Amino acid sequence: MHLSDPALIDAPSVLAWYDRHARDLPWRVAPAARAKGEHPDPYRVWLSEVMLQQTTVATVRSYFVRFTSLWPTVFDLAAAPLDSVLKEWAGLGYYARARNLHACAQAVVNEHAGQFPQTSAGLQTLPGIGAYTSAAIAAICFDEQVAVLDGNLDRVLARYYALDVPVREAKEELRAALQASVPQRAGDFAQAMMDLGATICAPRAAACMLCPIQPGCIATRQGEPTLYPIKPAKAERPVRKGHAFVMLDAAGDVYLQSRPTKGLLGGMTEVPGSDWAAELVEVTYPMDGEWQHRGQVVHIFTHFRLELEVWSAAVEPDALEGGWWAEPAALKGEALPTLFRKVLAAAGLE
DNA sequence: AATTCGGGGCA
DNA sequence: TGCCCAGAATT
Repeated sequence: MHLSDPALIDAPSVLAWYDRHARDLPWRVAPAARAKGEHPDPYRVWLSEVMLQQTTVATVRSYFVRFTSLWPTVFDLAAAPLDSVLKEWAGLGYYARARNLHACAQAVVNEHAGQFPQTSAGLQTLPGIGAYTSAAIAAICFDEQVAVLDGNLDRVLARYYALDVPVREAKEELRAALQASVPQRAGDFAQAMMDLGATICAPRAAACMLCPIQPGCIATRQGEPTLYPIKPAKAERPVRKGHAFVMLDAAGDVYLQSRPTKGLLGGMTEVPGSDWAAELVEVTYPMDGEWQHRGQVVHIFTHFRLELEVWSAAVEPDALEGGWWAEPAALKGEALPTLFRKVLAAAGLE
């Protein structure tokens, strides 16, 4: 046990702060409107929560507007081809989310008559909806009195309780402590606590003088809240190296292909390339041609650093199979992750 | 319980 | 540069 008799969070103070300082977000119903009985659209809340998994509000905003413009309801999204969803998701990262998003939309339409389940337990049975997202949707849309614990809350609670171990080792204790504090206005409370973490109890700086729960915060009382949360030792990031091949036909079109549906950048579009390994393999061109070295692209993934040598050549297209030729002007609409947009840029395209 | 999944913003 | 972000699925 790392928390002995954890003090409750003063929910009324948190809600009073939220009533005055709630951020204006495209998927949010403001607390005043919520008090008048206006309910958030579960489809929009779900879509926003999936996009926000490990992704900042600033990045999500434009994607959210685009998605809801193209697909205003869960029926529209479920009816859309997966390809078009992947194309619109391109650049947002964690592409398994896009596949699960589409699968979830179809499950809601086909197995739940287009209505999202109204409990966290029911929501969590759907693809791409885990402990956090199920609780968030249930609280925000249906005011289920459930603890909504995200990365912001990890930090806020670690400071509030001066947690002396990494959060991972006390996750369920923090959840129980938060659960005990959840008020009737569960949705507003959840969003308030996340806003508080994002704007006041920030990672590098804590504006404790503005914080509605400062009176109960142990880390503040100790004097240095940013000492928490305690960080686990970090593993170093390995390097992988490889080659990428940009092939152009006589018309100047580019050869593209699809990646396998599972694993890194699953189902997304790429240009052909070598395997990626710790040591750079000798280059083996996929076709005959006047190959030119166009430089190196460096791309940082969560768990490794990738260095790709970019080659380009004009080729005879006949012998290629499995992919397709794309006009340079049409590259913007392809399901190209950022890595391969960098590769194409290095070859003089995009 | 630990690892595998992207990418951008910020100090 | 390193850290963090409204985490989930897989192993």
